Amino acid sequence: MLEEITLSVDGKQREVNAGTTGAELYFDDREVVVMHVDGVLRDLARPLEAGTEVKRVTIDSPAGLEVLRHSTAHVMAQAVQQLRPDAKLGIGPYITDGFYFDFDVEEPFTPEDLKALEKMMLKIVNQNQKFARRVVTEDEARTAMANEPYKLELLSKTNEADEAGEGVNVEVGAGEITIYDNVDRKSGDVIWCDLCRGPHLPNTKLISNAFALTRTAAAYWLGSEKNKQLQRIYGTVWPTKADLKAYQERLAEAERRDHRKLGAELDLFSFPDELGSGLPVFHPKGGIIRKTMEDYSRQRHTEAGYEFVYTPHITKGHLYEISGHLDWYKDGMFPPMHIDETRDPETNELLKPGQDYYLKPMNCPMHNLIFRGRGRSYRELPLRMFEFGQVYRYEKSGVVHGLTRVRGMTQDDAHIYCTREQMKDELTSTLKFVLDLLKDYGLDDFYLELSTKDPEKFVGSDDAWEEATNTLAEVAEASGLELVPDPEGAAFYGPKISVQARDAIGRTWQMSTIQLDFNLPERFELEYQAADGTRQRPVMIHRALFGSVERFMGVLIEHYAGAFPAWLAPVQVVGIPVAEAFNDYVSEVIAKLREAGIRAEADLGTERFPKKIRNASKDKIPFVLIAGGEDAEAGAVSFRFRDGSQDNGIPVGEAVERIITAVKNREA
RNA sequence: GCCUCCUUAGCUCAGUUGGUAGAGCGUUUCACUCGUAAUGAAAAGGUCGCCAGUUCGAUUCUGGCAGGGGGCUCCA
Repeated sequence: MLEEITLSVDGKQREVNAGTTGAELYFDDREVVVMHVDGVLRDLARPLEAGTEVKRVTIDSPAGLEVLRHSTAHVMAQAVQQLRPDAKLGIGPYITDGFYFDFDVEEPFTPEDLKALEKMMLKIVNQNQKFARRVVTEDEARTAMANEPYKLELLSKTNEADEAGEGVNVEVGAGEITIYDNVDRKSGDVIWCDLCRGPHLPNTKLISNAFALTRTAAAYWLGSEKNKQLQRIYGTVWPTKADLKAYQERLAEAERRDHRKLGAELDLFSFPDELGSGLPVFHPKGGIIRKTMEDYSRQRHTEAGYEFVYTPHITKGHLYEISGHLDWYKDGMFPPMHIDETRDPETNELLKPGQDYYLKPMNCPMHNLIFRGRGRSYRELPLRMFEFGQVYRYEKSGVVHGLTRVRGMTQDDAHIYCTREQMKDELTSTLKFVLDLLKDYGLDDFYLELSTKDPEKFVGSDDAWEEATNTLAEVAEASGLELVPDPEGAAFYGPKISVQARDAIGRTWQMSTIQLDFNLPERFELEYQAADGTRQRPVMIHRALFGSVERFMGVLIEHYAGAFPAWLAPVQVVGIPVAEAFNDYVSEVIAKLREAGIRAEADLGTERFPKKIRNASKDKIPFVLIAGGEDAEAGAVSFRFRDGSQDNGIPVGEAVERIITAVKNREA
């Protein structure tokens, strides 16, 4: 007679025989691939214990997908070691939308290898191998992994697994050491095994054929530049082929929106080789977008009480010694220009020492000099200085990327000097200002990130950091937006809130940052005279809304897929006559629009009418105005919108008004 | 910076097992005068990224450099 135990199964109390496994419990429920036991993800093969709370996990749930992806990584590693017996295993965790596995191999993988591996994986999947968990002692694990030097290294790190990061944790876990065997269904032989925390799917068959190996790359062992680089293979896997297709379509959509591609197609900007990596030039059409973005930003900053300043692109190095940037970020700065040194032409003796000038990597120290330029009164605070400041950063060659990571960029940078008492209100209104303005540019789905002190990289007292961090946290929470912590993500001088925006296809971009800084005012000895006559140190708020104008434009291009709202579109209206006979009529309409300040062009070329429509469509023109005999007689035009819809016979005066209104109201 | 792949006309891409190259789009010209995503014809346009080496001969092979893609690390 078997002993019975009581469990909570998906919220209901049930009696089962002692030793019942999840697989037996969910025998009739084919969708269940793994289970939560008291909130911990477990293999279905694990026997259940009395009093625990068991919940079903299906393959299409978030946890189920993680397990599917991790199990597929194992299948891939098995295939790799069949194809390349020399391959030593690194780690192989699940990631967003897929998985990867690192290998130490003599020769990097080729695209042909990936194809061969996919075939081998499908074979393994169809063999329906069993994933079997086995608890081992450290010695047993060492024996099993004798040929896997990286796994042995992980075993010696077991105790520090938590510190070594998520990847390591997935491999070895905390507490007991487990190995997962891939077992042949017929013979019961162990075909392959890996040191792994699990859990896994019960068998490989559940993986089906909705997977693909996507790319190869190099990655440092344990993520450290100091370690050897391993070869990484990325893959993706989904519960069904349709899910895989949908994912691939999402990638294709992202590729269609790529700002680098659209930037060339729409003639917005380029990166001439002659200038150097990461140094863009804006063509006339990109220039209009950029100017419109900047003009509107200036207008709003004026309204919000900012004052405009201008500072030079280069400076003597001493400025960045005061600020501390040369201590912390020298590697990220262009090397200095050494000038004004004089030597004796004969003896080469140094007659006059030179000076080191640097391209500026940031504007704040210069703004501080303006603040310090004369005595300041509490009556002037908050003092808000704004500048479209061009800065230059020596980004490593491998990280430069389109407009989103450049070496020369324009920050919409402002520094607000205020008292401690004003700090919280000022932060609150700044955050509101930032969010409102982002909305005007068409981004309206946000969350916030709070970056806190990096214990390795900071200046200033713990008290100041704590106060700054708490204030920022309060302001962020009061905004009502979702707040995600970013431990150790702060700059050396103070904590920050960053605004993350989701674009039209759901990707998130870090946009604006608001940083609180008690340290630079100290280093620059900034002071104001308070009402009681004492000298006080102001608090400094750094904030950038676009981050960089270049990057923000890149994000907007991707967000709008190049189809900018009328107020930002380089060409807002194209007039197309149905036939040459109506050229004059269309020209008159376009002239009226231009008088009203609309960027309008008449297409009077020799192309045929349908071709002109096609061209305007490809150029993503917001409003196409068409006119032929009927329209001319009626003193009207026909609207053709970007989506192909149409509004015919609109009187010219009304059409002009409609366009002006749409631009003025920044309609989408 | 590291690993890996790539660079042929303004753009997208063929091609040459080493004998200096081709298409489509775009551009120019001519003809057509046309109501909603490509009218036809002709022409122009290339030091095959740059510099070396091997070779009788290099766009092709080798090396270096530059620029780019995908990752890693980094991102004040």
